[in-house]
Amino acid sequence: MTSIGDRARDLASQAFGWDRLRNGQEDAIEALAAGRDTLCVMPTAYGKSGIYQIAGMLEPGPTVVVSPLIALQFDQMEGLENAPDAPEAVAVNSAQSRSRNEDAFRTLAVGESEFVFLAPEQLGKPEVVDELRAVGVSLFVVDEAHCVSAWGHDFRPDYLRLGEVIEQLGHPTTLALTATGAPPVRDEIVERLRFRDPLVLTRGFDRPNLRLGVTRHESEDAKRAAVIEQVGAETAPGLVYVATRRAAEEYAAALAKQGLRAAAYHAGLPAKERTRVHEEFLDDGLDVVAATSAFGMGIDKPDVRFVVHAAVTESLDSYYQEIGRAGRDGEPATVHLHYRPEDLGLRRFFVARHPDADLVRRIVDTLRSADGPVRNADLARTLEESPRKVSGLLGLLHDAVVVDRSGSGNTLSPRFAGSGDEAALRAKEQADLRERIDESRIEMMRGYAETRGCRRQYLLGYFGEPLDEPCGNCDTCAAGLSEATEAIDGDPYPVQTRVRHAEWGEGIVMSAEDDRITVFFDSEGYKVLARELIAEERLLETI
DNA sequence: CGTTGAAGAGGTAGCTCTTCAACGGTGCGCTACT
Repeated sequence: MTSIGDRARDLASQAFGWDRLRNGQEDAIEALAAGRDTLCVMPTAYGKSGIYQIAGMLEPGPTVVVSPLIALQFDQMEGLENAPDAPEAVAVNSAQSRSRNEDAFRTLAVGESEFVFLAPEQLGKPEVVDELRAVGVSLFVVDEAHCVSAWGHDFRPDYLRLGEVIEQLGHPTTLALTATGAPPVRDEIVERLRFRDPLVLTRGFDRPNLRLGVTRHESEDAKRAAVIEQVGAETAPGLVYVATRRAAEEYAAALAKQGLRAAAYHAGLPAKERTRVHEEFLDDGLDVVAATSAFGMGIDKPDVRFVVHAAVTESLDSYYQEIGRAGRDGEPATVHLHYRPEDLGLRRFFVARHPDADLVRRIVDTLRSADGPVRNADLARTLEESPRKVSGLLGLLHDAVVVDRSGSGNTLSPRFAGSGDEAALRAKEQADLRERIDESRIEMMRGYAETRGCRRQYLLGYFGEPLDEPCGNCDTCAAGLSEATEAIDGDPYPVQTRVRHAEWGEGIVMSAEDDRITVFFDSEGYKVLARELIAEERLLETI
């Protein structure tokens, strides 16, 4: 009898032409073959796609791959087509004709195709779930799984419904893949996708070839001048990340004026222009792209020599993802943040939430008087509101235990017997909770920008992968500011300890330094606590 | 929450200063019209 590992290695060489599998890939494939739900947090170049490609082929029955961008779906299909002997892959999305989508389900049903790629919005449609249930999905994959946490709460609520979809499909073995995610993000992915007996595999957050640095600026003008000066001096190609579409255009224009081959990229540009910039950057036709966060997913260019941020991101998770596009070839690359505390304000604006209380009351009234489950789209039509707004609120009301959701639609939760006003209050509390957590993530970003210690130690600590010594390859190390943190003997609050705070409730220790610890509280998000105060005031008890 | 730009105020020519409203990111899918 051949082991799973042997079969996996055979498939890797025959179907894909790979001469070996990495240990993280093998561990994941073996866990999946044993039916265990698995989350892989691994760097982009690690070969995450290989995990589901091989695991999918090991099991009879098709593999569903949820992918956030249609462009990414086509990239993945192309990758499979170019492999020596990989099975057929199809996609279901709005960029294809209806007949092509129908054909995709047909080939899955008769076993002509193994893989089907689609966005979470497709899985929001009961008829699509019915088709998939009929073909007997054996492996369910969520690619770029950080989107569950990053986008699910407002921007793309269908991400938060994937767990229900998985249940409707009879809970096939589920795999989530991402390159970024601090422990709370991982916990949320596992919880939202309703993993059973989850296995979480993380591999190497550290990217030692990236030279980390931060420059603080007083004025917006000084910051802009410094960004342009730095980019002019760095080795191309590289990226400048900005906070607004307008800034993307302005930086691109200013850099072009300096003689650089520069272009702007943001979601407001025509699709044709976006494709052109993307392709030209990959083909070495551009020195620098000034972009909003729209630029990135699916950009796998090995020789990006710098990623300069002209503004902070809303979390270190996003920051890590964006800087991760530098130096994938392993050669030295520059990663620099131009920081103004004022820039945190825009991020706060984006996380502020104000649920429409009147609409909440109307949703509750409508659901209460309905005969049975009401679908999102029907509810939006009845209430004459945008489907997006309604489904966003439904997500909030679901988390607030007011609404239950199933494949057939929304109903009032049996655990909720209150009035519309009560529901509005609960929605507000739920939104406030989310806002507190998001704001605490912004504060962690501030912490990175303002730390006087080693940047890499701060960054890796955030991702739960502490570095014992200062890295020697960041600005604070170079300036001789960072000092080795001494391991504390008998630390009462080591990393991963569950604690309770009188005011903030329960949380988990995320990182421990000699004078302070960082705790992620379930209802407050990240908090940094001074050890001295913890001891004096007896703030924390371990549980 | 902070930036930006237009409009108004002051005081008498084109300027500075103040005030205030508007605006700010990420993609899917669908529909109507070419």
